Amino acid sequence: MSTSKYHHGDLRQSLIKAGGALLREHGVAALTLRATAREAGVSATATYRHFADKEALLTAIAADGFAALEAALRAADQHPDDRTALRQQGVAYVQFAIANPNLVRLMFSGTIDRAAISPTTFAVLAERAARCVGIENAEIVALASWSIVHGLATLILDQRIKTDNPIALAERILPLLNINPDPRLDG
Amino acid sequence: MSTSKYHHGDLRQSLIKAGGALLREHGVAALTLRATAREAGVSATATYRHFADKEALLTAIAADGFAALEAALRAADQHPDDRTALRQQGVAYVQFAIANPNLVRLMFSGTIDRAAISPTTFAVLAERAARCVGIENAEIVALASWSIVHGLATLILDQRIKTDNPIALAERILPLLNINPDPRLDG
DNA sequence: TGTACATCAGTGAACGCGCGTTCACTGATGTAC
DNA sequence: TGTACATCAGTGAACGCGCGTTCACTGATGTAC
Repeated sequence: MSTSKYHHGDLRQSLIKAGGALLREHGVAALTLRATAREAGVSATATYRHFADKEALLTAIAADGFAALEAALRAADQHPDDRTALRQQGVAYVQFAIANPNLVRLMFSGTIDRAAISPTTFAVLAERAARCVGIENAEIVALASWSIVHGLATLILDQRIKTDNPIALAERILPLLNINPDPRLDG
Repeated sequence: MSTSKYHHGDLRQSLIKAGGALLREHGVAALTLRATAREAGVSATATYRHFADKEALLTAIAADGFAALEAALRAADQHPDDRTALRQQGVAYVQFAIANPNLVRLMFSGTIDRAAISPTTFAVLAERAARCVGIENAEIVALASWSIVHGLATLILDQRIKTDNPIALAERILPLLNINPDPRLDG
């Protein structure tokens, strides 16, 4: 918050938050540069002091989302048993998507410059997977975990999968993934 | 194709195809009502003879996509071994998404009226799952299969997962899912 | 401590753009007699 | 078979809209001396 209207202090961050709020509450169509500036209480052109163009603003909002997702995964990655910790990450992933459907849609919309996104978000998952199955199977198990959890989350938030308890559903589905040192089930 | 410019014959279908082509080649931002009419060689207003508004056109294009996906799943669902057939469906799902990234993005964009979409697309998957694990476990296994395959497909097409051989990756990942009559792995 | 001045971070008017949609219309077609 | 006429399926001009972005600007701040 600023006392004077000039020299806001952290307008960049305010714009990211304002845009995130618009996105969450009114969907991606409402996330315009002008509306974001309006929401932040500032002229539209002030945005250009902090972002090259609209795309840069969207990328920053998505990056903020990835940071939040990473924090959620880390917070969930706490159980002494590796496989339980991995599954809790999966549940947290679904929970995050349910709580922030429009943000997740933006994050994975394919319009975001991937180079601008920290690659550390999914390292949390990959590291725990490595502890479960050993380094030689880590990659494939991490990809499988990520896929099942991402698919479940997005199908639920598009209402393709209908459930009144997404968490319980995730907890039932995740154990179907074979997370063992030798993850081959049938030839 | 029509000989006269009036009474096109099947403008509705032509518009769906034209819109699909725009979507495939230039992305969802290029899929406007006006551009679709232009692509079909017709005035923008002619569209309103066949669709109530732009949203109805998009829904029809998505529905066409779901029908194509269903056909692809059915074509892949051919092996005498149920679990192999199920996995081949999974591979086909990934393949379809890689081949039609923008179409799949539209289909699962959350802006499409779900009521207008045939619910039979995923029945193909659910039926085969039932043959694999019995009716009592069919639902959970179908949801798990759908999730892993949908997640893998969308993560690949958003380039979050990078691979030069999506099919091979799908074939390595799918066996990690436990498709057995009693699908509990660990308690 | 005061002052001059460069720089920083905002303003507000204006622009062109393509969009979805409406409107009154007209040419083509099908049908009853 | 011809003709009158209703209906169907297109046209093209026009609309208002909000958008992203540009421009010249001005008020606030930091700093050298």
